[in-house]
Amino acid sequence: MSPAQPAPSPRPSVESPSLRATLSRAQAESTASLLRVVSDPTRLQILSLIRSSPEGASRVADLTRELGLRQPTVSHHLKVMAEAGVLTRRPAGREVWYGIEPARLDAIGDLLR
Amino acid sequence: MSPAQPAPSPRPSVESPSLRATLSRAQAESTASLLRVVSDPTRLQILSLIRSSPEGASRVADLTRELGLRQPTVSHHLKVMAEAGVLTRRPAGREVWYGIEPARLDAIGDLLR
DNA sequence: TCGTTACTTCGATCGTCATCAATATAGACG
DNA sequence: CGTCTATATTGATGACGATCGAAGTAACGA
Repeated sequence: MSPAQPAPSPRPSVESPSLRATLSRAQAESTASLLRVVSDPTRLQILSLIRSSPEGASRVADLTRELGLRQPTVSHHLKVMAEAGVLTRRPAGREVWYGIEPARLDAIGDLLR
Repeated sequence: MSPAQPAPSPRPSVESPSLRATLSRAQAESTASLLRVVSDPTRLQILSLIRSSPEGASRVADLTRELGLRQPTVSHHLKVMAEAGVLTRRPAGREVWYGIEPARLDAIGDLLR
């Protein structure tokens, strides 16, 4: 078990400027790219499926079956979200378990405040 | 004054399913399309500019000048955000003032919880 | 070592969308 | 009515990205 992850890798840095400050173009672009990571129906379904899974994490094959998409497609989405810090990645033998990083998800939602 | 708008038109309906519930494909798509509305750097800048404006609203020409983009481009973004309920639209003579609908913006951020 | 299973990477395709120029609408003012 | 100004609409283009099939990598078991 050991639910403590070994650190979610070098994070892409949130900054979390929010809309209150005057947004520079660079800030606006970085905020937009972070929002775009979760602005896809398949990715939202992945997050929802992982969240509702009993283990709090899912394997690639699980998600592939539940989504009805090809496995490379699912791996692609998982990679993008893991790189954005939204998902954690934990290899176990041949399998890889993906879990949610709730703080990161909340931070993205807070970008609109 | 009378800051009460005459109702922001037939709203696209939020639903706000959040990630806690198991997301159907249709729910995931509607949530994603709402998130996509604000997942653009120019739109985030528009929101930030309006928010930081003294009147709490901006005219198309104001935003066009501040963004350094063509007027039809700005009008396009304003239309999309207004249709999504994120902006209010108030014509005044030849001019049109666009303001923020904060509750709607918060609701979008809450979709990730 | 061989085959099988689980996942990742690569390359191509197709649709969506941000932006533009051109044009249309519409209010203000003479 | 004409003219100027402010905004909206239309149509075209270029870029990005979701998805797929094919091929690569890696772990487990016989």
